[in-house]
Amino acid sequence: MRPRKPASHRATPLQTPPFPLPFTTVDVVIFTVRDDALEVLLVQRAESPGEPFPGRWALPGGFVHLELDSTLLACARRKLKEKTGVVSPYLEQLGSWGSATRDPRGWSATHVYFALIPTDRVTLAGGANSADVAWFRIDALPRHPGLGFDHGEILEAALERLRSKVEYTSLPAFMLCQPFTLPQLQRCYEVILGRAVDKSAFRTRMLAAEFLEEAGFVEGDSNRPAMGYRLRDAKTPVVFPRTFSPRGSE
Amino acid sequence: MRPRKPASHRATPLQTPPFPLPFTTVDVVIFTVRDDALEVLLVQRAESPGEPFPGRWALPGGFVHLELDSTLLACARRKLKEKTGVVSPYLEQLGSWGSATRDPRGWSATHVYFALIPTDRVTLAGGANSADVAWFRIDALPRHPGLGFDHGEILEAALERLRSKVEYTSLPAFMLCQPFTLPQLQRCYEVILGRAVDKSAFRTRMLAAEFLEEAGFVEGDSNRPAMGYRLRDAKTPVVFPRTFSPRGSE
DNA sequence: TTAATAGTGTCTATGAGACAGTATCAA
DNA sequence: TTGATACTGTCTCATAGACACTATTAA
Repeated sequence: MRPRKPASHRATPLQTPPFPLPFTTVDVVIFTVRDDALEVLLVQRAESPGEPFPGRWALPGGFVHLELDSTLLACARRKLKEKTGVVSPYLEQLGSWGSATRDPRGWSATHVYFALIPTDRVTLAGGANSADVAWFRIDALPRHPGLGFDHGEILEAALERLRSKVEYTSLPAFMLCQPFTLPQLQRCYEVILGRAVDKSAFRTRMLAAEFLEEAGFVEGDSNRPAMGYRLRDAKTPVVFPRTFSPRGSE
Repeated sequence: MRPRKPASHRATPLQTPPFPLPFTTVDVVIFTVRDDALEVLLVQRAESPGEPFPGRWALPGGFVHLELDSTLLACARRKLKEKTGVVSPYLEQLGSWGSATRDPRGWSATHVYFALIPTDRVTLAGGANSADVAWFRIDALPRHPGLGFDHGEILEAALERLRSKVEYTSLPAFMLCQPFTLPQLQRCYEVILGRAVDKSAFRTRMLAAEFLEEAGFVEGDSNRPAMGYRLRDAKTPVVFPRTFSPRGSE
């Protein structure tokens, strides 16, 4: 937080700093579950000369706009809305990636967020600089030459974080349209985790966490109607109990 | 990742971008456990005019130096070494904070790392711009007027992350000098968590995780010598098993 | 009636908390 | 011998996986 200037001090706030600054961007990893598959939103980069990675697919994102964005989170929300129209989804910070070489234009640092949204609320919108916007199944991502920048690495980190947190939080509930049924929620867990989950244990666990409220019976994907549920809190995920927890608590 | 320029493209990489950039800094939250207390390293800011928050205590950190630092992580390691002399501790990214108002000098974004180090390896070093460097017990942090910038909030987030991960990882092992004994490690856990932990369960758990290797008996803090242990992997924490895990695995 | 899925009950093994008991050292 | 701490064993209980069972609907 200190400027690297040896002795001379200035009494007024810096306008143009006496040293070079890295580029600052925000990228968003947007996940959804659709047709029993985990999908991520990618944007195809413009073909214009001078643009890095022309024609390649990459995560949606862009430079922080000092006038438009009052915070990094606000910037992420803006990017998300521009691409999907979704206004207030589950949005969490993933981390930041910065180096001299990740962007051919120069030293750059990106602040990465990841968002979970239900598919149906989305209306994809191609922007001025994005030739195309599309959902990609995680198991069928574009190979050769892969994503632009270090976005392949970032997406891997996002996937790891998502799968890790799905093991002990209610995150998948943010990827379904409400009201949803417990079997639908369970399939959502199974799709992300890539393995089957026991029905009985799953139901016990979800209901015990008390983050759902009944919303009447719904005609689900089967003959027999199932109870529909809504989230008590549309923003905050529930953390299921962990190890080391004292017997009495929860 | 796209510059906000409407139609005119440039064939050469940007040197001076046509739009303002935020300041980019890296801060490090350095924790240790000493005398049965969790402590954090703070730096007193210079009193020079023009410096933000003069005389206030703050997290060690500073601007990213595009020539010195090839990556954000390298920058964090540099800050850490400058303040403590420690070269390769446990270092993990915590997150980033950025807004138009957090630094009076202008729009700024900081990338925050947190480090865990054993106290004895440290030789505190006051730098050119840091009047003083000191350890503060977490339960006795400077009040009135509190930390500079938004570092109070950042420290809270670091504490929350630390305490959360201590519940299910071997993180505290990185805060002890090797070889250490299991009772020492247990006290470390208890200090951070702020509650007692059952001895028998603790020992079973630690040894079952197989991240320690015996290093001969050590004269500990008591009459009877205890087995000393070293870390098999000095960098990677062990994650203890979680919920939702299939019976067979681990 | 059948098929299909929703939802429940029961058994069992694991693992952790609680706590008492044993081992080993200094003084 | 005493005291202090290192370490172990045993009991019990909560929970989750496994899986069989019942319930409710459409066709």
